[in-house]
Parts: sequence; structure tokens; C-alpha cells
Amino acid sequence: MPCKTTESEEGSLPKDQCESPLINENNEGCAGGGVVLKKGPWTSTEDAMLVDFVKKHGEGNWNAVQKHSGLFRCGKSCRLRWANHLRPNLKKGAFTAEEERLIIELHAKMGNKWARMAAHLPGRTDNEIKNYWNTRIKRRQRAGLPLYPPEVCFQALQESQHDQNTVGVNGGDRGHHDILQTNSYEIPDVIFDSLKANQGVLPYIPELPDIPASSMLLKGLGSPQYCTLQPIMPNQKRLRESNELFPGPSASVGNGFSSFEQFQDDTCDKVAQSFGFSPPLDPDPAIKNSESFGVIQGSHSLSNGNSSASKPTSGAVKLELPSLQYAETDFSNWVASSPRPLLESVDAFIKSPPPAGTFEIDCSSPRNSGLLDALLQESKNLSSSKKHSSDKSSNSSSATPGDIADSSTLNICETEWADYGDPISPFGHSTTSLFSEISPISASGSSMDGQPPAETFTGIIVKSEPVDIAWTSDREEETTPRLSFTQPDALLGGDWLEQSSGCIKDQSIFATFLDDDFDIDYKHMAAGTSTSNQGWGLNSCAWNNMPAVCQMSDLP
DNA sequence: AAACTTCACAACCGCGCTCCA
DNA sequence: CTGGAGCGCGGTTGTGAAGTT
Repeated sequence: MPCKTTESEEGSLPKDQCESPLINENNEGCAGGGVVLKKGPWTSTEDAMLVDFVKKHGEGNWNAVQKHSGLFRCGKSCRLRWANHLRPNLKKGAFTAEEERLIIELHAKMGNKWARMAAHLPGRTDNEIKNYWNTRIKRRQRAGLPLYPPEVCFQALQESQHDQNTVGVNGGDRGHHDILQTNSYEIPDVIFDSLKANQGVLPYIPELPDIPASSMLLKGLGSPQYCTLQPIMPNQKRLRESNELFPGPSASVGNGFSSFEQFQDDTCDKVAQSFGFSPPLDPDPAIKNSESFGVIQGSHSLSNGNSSASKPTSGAVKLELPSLQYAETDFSNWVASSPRPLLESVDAFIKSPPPAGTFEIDCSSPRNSGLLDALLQESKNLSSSKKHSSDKSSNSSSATPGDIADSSTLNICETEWADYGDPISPFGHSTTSLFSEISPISASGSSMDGQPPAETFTGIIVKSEPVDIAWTSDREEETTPRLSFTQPDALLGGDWLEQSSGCIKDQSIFATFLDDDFDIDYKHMAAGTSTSNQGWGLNSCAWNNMPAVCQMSDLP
């Protein structure tokens, strides 16, 4: 379809038409009325023409640019060029530390509302911020680091909660805290009810919490990025990936166990994801089959779609750290997608409980990355230095999968997960992180002490990759509270609640985080009145149970 | 030094909203 | 009320630079 560029037609340019359908392979607009609209990089001459136009006519009416300036660019392109590069007072260059901090905070509050974020950053464009964020996300996810510093999480939560209380859930100042768009996070509680109803039936499914699903989805943390409607990779596709990655017996995971996998992805993982992380490694394949956690790694990705989509992994697998490829793990899938997948998965799972052997597949999770290498070594060092912390921590530091099962001993404070931003932390030996240790342990069937080199533990060469201390590299100062959100048990573990008082000064914040239902249980827990996992299903139980599952993978 | 990979940025694309006739 | 125009936004893609093998 010809690009209409004549004066009479200019105003009636079909939406966006000037750019896409009109452009031929030469990247130039097709002739519409004999005019070719140019695409691609702008020249200085074009810039000058555009600036001249704006000086004369002001901003806006971009489709008139071509008419008045002789610029063979569509209005949209002109607007973009002006907004991102030519308008005055644009600040160029790297983001300052302050700007970075602000971006992180704003993103925690707003999600992928780049334009709104840009409004808070004078001289910066939405595109700049978006690019910055996306690349930062990639770095962090590759490193398995949380997207947000804990303090930012809490702050965002606090603010969002406050806004909810004052403004209302959906009403009001949308312009500031999109986090309030709770509708985006709402999941019918029926989903969880349904799951809970089957708790006793599902051997590997942890009890489900009494926490309303909508609450679980962190009213707060959610950023629209988690909620973008992104096509869910069909379960089959995931499984196909798994099978491709691990052809052979391990592929048995796909035999009727997809649902479970999906279920886990959609629950445990995403809950964890909801906290802003992506597990650094395939934490424990055994726990979640091939993708219990790992899948998610790509997750968030970005859902900002950034996860450019789930590229199927195939053929020769180059083992790397989690990438955004695994969009299927995106939290958004869980949230934005209709509940159906989850329910269906559960149903399917109920119908076909997983064979125990299926866990073995994960021993060779593709997403066990070389990160393990460095981390394991570091974690060993770290663990030895942390043994002083407490018996509990020491227990966990020598954790075997079974030990980990006793996650009641978890204490993220002690473990200093703490060292947020410390690439070691997420995998710290002393931590009880399921993410960190289970994979190698379960794969090797031995404790950390006897652990084989990460490169060989699954018989697969794992490419080592330096940890990106994204946070610190971002000039973020690790600050209190040193609560790592990359560790699900950090948030969900039972004992942690008791022990974390020193970490979480304002417990109400946390209660807020998980909503009132959590608050109730939490209080019980904190009071020592409820140390069982009852009612904590997805929370503590989920994590606590994992090691048990993990042990299954120890089987030859 | 060449090939390859990764990164960062600019630009494009499609969707949806608002306004107005 | 409806449909088109204009525009903004968020996601995606393309590309060159830098780094690595």
C-alpha cells in the first residue's frame, strides 16, 4: 500500500502506515504520491530540518513535518527523533548513580512505564530508560541477581500499600503508581482454592497457602512487566525444550509430567519471581524437574517482552546462564495469563502424577551455568568464614539436601544473603538457598564438600561466566535490610520469620507484602505458635519440601 | 588478525488512547 | 455513537562498537 504523502493525504495517513507497510526492502518508504519516506538512521541534515521545523511550528502535528519541512520522514519518526535526540535539555551520556537509583525505585513502583519514569528524570527519555533497564535486567538476570534491592522493594511496597489505602485500588492516581493497577495481578482465588483442594492428592505439590492468589502476587512488587500479556509458552514447548536439551531417559519428564512442571513453574517459581528475582541458576533441577526454578530464569524478563521470546533451545546446547530466552517463565505468564494454564496444569498433574524417576532429568539442567563454578568456590570460602554466625547457619552451610529440607533453620539474616549484590550470596554455601546448592548437590548425590567441579557435575560442560555484580556495578550500595529477594525461602521460610526480626524492622511491611492473610500466619509464626507448615503451603512448605524432592534426584 | 559474541543504543513497529468531526 | 486522525507508549529489532576467542 502506497504511502500517502501528498498534502491532501498526509493528514490521513493510516496509522503508522508511513513506516511499516510502506517501506520496501530497501528500508525506504514506498512511493506514495511519488514520495518515498525514509527510514533508518537520521542524518545531521535531517536533524537540522526537523529542528528547524519545530522552531517554526512547535512540537506536535508531526505528520505535518513532511509537508512543511521537506523531510521525508513520517511524523512518527520525526516525533521520536525529536523526543529522543533533538529536543533541548536532553541529557546525554551515562546515567548517574542517582539516576540509576531513581530508575530502580521508579521501576519498582511503576513497572515498565518508561514515559512516566522519564518524567521523573529530567533530560532523560523513556527510550533511554527503557534501554538502560533492559540491558540492566539482562545483566542481572544472567547473574541471577534480583532486580530490585530489598530496600526498594519494601519502599515500593510501602508506597503502594499506602496508595492503595488512600487512593483505592484502581482508582486515582494512575499516573504515579501503576503498581496500583492491581487488576493486573489479580488472580482468582479460586485457582488457589482449587489447588488447595488437591493438596492431599498431589504428592509433590506443596500445600497451598491460604493466601489469596491475588495477594500472593504481590500487590506491590508487581510491575507491569510481570503482567504484560505475553504468550505463554505451551507446556509442550517447554517440555520439548527439556527433551531437546536432555534427550534420552531424562526426557521422561515430558511423559505426563508436564503439568507438574507447569504447576511448579506457575506457582513456586512465580511466587519467587514475583519478588523480583530470577533464580540465578537452575537451582535444583531435581526440585522442579528441569525447570522448577530455572525456567524462570529468563523470566521477567522480562516480560517486558524483553525476553525476546522463548527461543527454543535445540541441538547442541551451549550451557549458559539464564537468559531472557525463557520467556515462558515469565511471571507475567502466571499473572496476566488467564488462570487456565495453571488450573489445567494442576488437573493434568493430578491425573498423571509424576514418576519419581522423572526428577533425574534435572540433574542436567541446561541452566546450570558456569556461574556455579565460581560461586561454589566462593561460597565455600564464604561458608567457612560464616560458620561463626550460628549453629543454624552452620547447619545450612553443610547442608545436604536433607538438611535443607529442614528449612526451619533458614535464616537469611545469618546467612547474609545479606550481601545483596554480592554475587556470592545467592549461592552462598552457608545459605540454605535451594537455588544455590541443590543443583550441584543433587546432581552429584553428595554434599557440598564432596562436590565435583561444577563443570562436570552433570557430565555437561558448563560454561563459566563471571558474575555480574550488577548491583554494585550499578553503583548501588548494598544497604539494609539485607534481605535477599532472590531467595524464596528468604521470604517464605518459616523460621526466617522468627529470626528475621533483626532484618525486617517493620514487619508490617512484610505483612503488607503478602497481604492480610499472610499477616495472620506470619504473626503466628513470629509468635512461635505456628511452626508447622500448615497453612503455609506455598510458602514455607513449598520450599521445605523441595529438598525432599531433591533427594530423589540423588538416585542414580 | 579474523571470526564470533556481547553490549548498548537508535529506530521501528504495533497497539491503544484521546480528541474531534 | 462512530470512525478517523494524531499521538504516546511499550515492546522489538537492527546495527555498530567493543570485547572475546
